[in-house]
Formats: sequence, C-alpha cells, structure tokens
Amino acid sequence: MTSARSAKRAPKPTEAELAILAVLWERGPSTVREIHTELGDRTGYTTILKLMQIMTEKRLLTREERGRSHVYRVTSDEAHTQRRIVDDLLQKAFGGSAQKLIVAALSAKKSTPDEVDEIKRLLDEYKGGLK
Amino acid sequence: MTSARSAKRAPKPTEAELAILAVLWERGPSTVREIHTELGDRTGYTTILKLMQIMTEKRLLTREERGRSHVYRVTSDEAHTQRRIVDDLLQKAFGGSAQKLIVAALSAKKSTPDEVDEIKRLLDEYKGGLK
DNA sequence: ATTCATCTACGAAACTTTTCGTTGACAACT
DNA sequence: AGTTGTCAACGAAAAGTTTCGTAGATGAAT
Repeated sequence: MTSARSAKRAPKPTEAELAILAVLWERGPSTVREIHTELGDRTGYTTILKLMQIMTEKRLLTREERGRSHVYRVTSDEAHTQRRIVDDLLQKAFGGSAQKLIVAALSAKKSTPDEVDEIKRLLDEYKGGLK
Repeated sequence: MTSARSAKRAPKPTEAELAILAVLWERGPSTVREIHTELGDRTGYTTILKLMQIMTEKRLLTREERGRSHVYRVTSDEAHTQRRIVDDLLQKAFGGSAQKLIVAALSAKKSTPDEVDEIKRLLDEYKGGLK
C-alpha cells in the first residue's frame, strides 16, 4: 500500500481552508453556496466547492446530502483544531514558549486592562481544571 | 510599476523561512553553513542557501561578507515578527479573540500551575505598561 | 418539452513554495 | 600546477496550493 485515503489524522489546514473553517465555526453546518456568499466575491463558487471537496477528502469536513446540495460540517471541533494550529506555531516560531506567544498576542491585539483581567480569570479557571 | 523589488514591508515568512528565522533568533547572526547544521540533515545545503538568498531579497534578512562566506542577520526583531505572525493567525483562526488564542496556547503547551502564575505576572506587567 | 438556474464533479492551468543539481570562484594543501 | 573542499549564484524541477472553465445532473418555471 502506498497512499490510499485511509485512517489518518486531520492535517493542518492551509490558509484558504482555514478561511472556510472559520465560516463553518461561526455558522455551523453549511452549504457551499452559503460559505461562498459569506466569503464575498473574492473567489469563484467552484473554487470554494473544490476546496471543500478536497477538505472532505482530507477528512477536515464531512458532508451529507440535503436535497440537491450538500451540507458540510467540520469533523473536529473548533478548539481542537485551534490547538493543533497553535501548537504548530508554538514549536515553529516561539521555541515552545507559551509565554512569548501570549505576550505577542497581547501586543498584537492591544488588549485593554479589562480584557487582561478577563484573561487572568481564564488562567485561574485553567489552573483549577488541572487539579 | 508592477512588482519591482522596491521599498516594501517585510512580508509574512513562509514555513521554511520561519524555521530559518527561528535558528537566527536563537543563535544570532549566522552563516548558511551554521543554519544548515543546526537544522539537521532534513534539507540540503543549497536549499537553505537559496531560501536565505530569497529571504534577503524579500528583506527578511541582511547579510555582510566575512571572508569567503556571508553572515546573515534578521532585519526586524524577533518580537516584531512574532507579533505580525500572531496577528495574522488571530484574525484568520480566532476571529480576533486573543483570549481564545491564549486558551489554545495553554492547552497545547499543557502549562503547569507555576507557568500559569508566571504568565499572570507577565499580564500584570503588561497592564502596568499600559498606564 | 424546452429553457433556465443551481448544483456536483472533474481536470487542468496558474501560482507559490521548496528542493536540489550544476557551475564557477577561491583558497588551502600536496 | 593540480587536486580538493567550501562557498555563492543560478536556474529549473518538483511539490503543494489555489483558481476556474467546462460538463452533466436535476429540479423549477414557462
């Protein structure tokens, strides 16, 4: 056997794929038409269709038929996929240091003191979950 | 004019470029040989050389001659580049929510309580810097 | 029944990124 | 002077990603 479409882990999505995932996260299960509309006129309909077909092959999406069209949904949840992506970035750009990444995120986002407090609350929550 | 190599802002590095940047961040200014050694035998020497030449064209790196070889250094500092990358990811995968990203970073890294405390300290520092 | 709109499927073009083979320069060594 | 090792330069192949044109199916409207 060489490279059949067998049971593999979901690979890291490409840029264009990520744009589609983001819409699916926001809207929930959707048709190609819906995604295409949401994404605006930057890309043609068949481009989106093709990408979603490829994503289905890669197991990033599943689909079911509804009438004449297909409804796509993401296979693994938003948090899981985001963790994958961040983990990858953490290794490649931050030498594995979550702290550096968080600092970068804060200054990129220019968070307000209130938001920082909210983040601190999340940290406590996370710490609580560890025990 | 269409696309001359003029005064442009540094573009987002590709994956392979990022691997090189990471080594330069860690080691400081280095020769191609040094980067190649550090990166192991996964890729050939000329591949790294070519990439670094391209990166120099793109102004991600500058270089100066030292004897027969060239010493490359990054143009903009680590934090700045990391912020760029994170900002991009923030928009594309996290709907602009720094909180989501931070949570993802924590669980990807499986941070310990001590590390979480350290991050909280950084947050306070950051908050202090805002005033 | 013909036309029209909408959908999937397929294939290939266009573009980007990564890889490496080859060449020529240069210096150190014999 | 000839051989050997190391380097930058260059070009182009290979691989990966994104784009869209075209075709065929199906249902709705005339």
